[in-house]
Amino acid sequence: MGRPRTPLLDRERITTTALELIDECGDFSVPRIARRLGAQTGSVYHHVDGRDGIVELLRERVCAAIDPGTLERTPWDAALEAWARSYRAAFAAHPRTIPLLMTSPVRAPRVLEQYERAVSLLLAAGFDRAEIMPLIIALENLVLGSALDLTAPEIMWELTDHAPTPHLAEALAAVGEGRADRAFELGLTAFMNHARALRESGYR
Amino acid sequence: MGRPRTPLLDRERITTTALELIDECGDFSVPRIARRLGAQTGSVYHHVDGRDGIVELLRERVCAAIDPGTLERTPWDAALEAWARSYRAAFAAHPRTIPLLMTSPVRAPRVLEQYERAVSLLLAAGFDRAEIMPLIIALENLVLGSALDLTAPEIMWELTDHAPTPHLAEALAAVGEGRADRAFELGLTAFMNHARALRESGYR
DNA sequence: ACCTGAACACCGTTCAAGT
DNA sequence: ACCTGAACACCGTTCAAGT
Repeated sequence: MGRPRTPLLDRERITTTALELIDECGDFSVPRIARRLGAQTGSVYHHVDGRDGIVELLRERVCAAIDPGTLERTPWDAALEAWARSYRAAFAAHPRTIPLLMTSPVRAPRVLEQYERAVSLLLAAGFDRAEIMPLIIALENLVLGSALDLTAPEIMWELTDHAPTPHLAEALAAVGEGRADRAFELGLTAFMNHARALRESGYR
Repeated sequence: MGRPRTPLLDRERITTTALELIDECGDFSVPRIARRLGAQTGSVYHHVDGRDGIVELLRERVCAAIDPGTLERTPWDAALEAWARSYRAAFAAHPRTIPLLMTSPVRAPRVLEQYERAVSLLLAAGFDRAEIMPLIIALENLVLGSALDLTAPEIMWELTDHAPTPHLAEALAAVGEGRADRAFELGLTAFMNHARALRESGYR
């Protein structure tokens, strides 16, 4: 009992285990993290600021895969599009984290930094101050929404004979695999075209 | 004890109470619903198919506010845009239901019917079968994503002095109230323009 | 410093028993 | 038919106590 010679727990291992549990089961719990790491539930609280603290660590972990270099590219629209793709790829690797992250505010400094850079990019590109957040929020909705679609390959709509939906069934069959990817590409194209048009009109 | 002369519980009251709890606290629990209705926790299970059943009732309740008549309008793009606005208004009234609904498949027949109609509309408008679901999914992401933004007025990003983000703070201040509404309008305009362009190019 | 072990209030779910 | 009351396995969180 008491303290082991080599620590059982640390923030790194706790985050990794939480992410594993989410990828496998869609959720995590403090007791299950502790069990996987061979420790008691209470011990986790010595390393982490409760369940919410773990959620914020997860945000940092997943967002660490976003390539910050994308935002340095030129021109601005190439940078924004590359950022969106990198952003989406990061969450596509762990789509089931999204519902967990969407209900709590972004605190993680490294993630806030990314937004800061994105805002700076659009300011430098000449966008009006008041339209920058709507742009970033719309892009973020697109990215996270379409990444979330990756979680339930074909089970977003549970078609039954009880409610006949022939056209819906047909449309689902016609798009097949990669439904979520196509929705992302479509949304991204629409967004980028509109962003470019917005900027042009602002120069008039 | 035993059975009261006038029933304490029914699906309607259970759904209403769950929705009240979500609007107030962001979540619901079976015991809390029971307590508000003056019944025991176990009694709820005689009317409803567990917690998941309540979630599906919530989906039906919130979606009932979507005007199905919008999809009958002409031309097709006016119908789709009106549907999107009605869809968003329904969820804007109860934005905190969104995280709850996003992780479970749509089973409610009345909701499936809405999708069936939307697919039919786009088929009739001449869209290719394979691009209809991407269109609907992209629109849905836009609607739900921007409705979810309504939950946390200004607390989506928790800016601290620890991580200085002057441009982000400036952009947030510049957009002010109605941030989520602006992101929706921007996204919707982008989406509708792209949908029209897609259809035109398909006719070539 | 790091962990245990027990406690607390809270979940979702089931089910015999009552009227 | 409708509800109670008790049970079960599971949460998140705290904290004295141990080494």
